[in-house]
Amino acid sequence: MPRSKKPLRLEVADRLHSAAIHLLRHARKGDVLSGVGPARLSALSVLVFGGPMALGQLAAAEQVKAPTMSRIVTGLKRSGLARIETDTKDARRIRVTATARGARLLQQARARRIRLLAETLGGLNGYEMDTLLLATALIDRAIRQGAGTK
Amino acid sequence: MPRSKKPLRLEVADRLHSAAIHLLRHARKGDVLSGVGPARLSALSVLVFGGPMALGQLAAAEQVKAPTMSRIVTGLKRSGLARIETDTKDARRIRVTATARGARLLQQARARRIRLLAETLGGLNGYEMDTLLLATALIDRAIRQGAGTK
DNA sequence: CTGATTACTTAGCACTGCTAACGAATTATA
DNA sequence: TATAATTCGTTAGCAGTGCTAAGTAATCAG
Repeated sequence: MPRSKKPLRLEVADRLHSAAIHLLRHARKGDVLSGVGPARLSALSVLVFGGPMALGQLAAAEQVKAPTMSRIVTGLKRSGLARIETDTKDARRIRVTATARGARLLQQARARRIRLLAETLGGLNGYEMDTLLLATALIDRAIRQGAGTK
Repeated sequence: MPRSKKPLRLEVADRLHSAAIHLLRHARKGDVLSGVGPARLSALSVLVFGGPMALGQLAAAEQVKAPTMSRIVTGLKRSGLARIETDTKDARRIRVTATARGARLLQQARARRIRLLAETLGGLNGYEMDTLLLATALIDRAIRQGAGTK
């Protein structure tokens, strides 16, 4: 006997959606202090941890369209958080790289977020933290798989 | 022995943040079909399940400032998804109510989201679904508690 | 060389968040 | 009671983020 009540996908979908919305609204309070919007922060994170890449790649990683990423990258460049070079092999492509300043700012944003979450998630024990970590892995995996389905 | 490696809050914070961003970007693909934006859909959900309430209440529930909620409600009203009446006790207050059409649209959006998630979360087993459900509960609880900290 | 494809940008729209400033109604106080 | 302070909501204006459509430049296929 697996469990008393099978959690309906509808239920999970709804709650997950709602929780994500409210979590981000909450996290924004900390992120705005960096002066960088969430989309830029997220793209910068991909650059810092994933290394330099083309705009199209970055757009795919962030699940947004090219024009959207084009504007995000423009913003990062204008703020001195990323640098743009033209690809030596293919002149159509650009190579987006996080600057040292960008990497530094990202670390500060992370530090700020942890301080905010220290208050927010303060009441959770180790087991519960593990649960959250596992949940994020499940979400990421599901999305990556479902992403190809288009 | 609890676990081999204590999950750092920084780790949890980062991954949770990233997962939330990507989940919402993914869910948006389904929600746009309703022709209603995410903030309106979320507010509508609060109205449908929480019953009629004042604008300030709704703003607090959605963790948004009054002017933002004012515009969201205007949009819902213009789409015929919510109705506005003036409070009989206090003429400054307004009473926002989901219309039958609003409730219907919300249910359709939920149905659409489950279909999308059925593909996305399709590979997860019951235990994993339980984990996600538990995670949302933890997030909601943490945010509700942390919200008062302002 | 010509035409199709690919990569990115530009233009323009909609939605969503904010602060500042305002009006109207209520409550507190002199 | 009259006036001041507070509360509730709206309007105006800014910034950020998502999209599609359309344009430019480079590459590839024939």
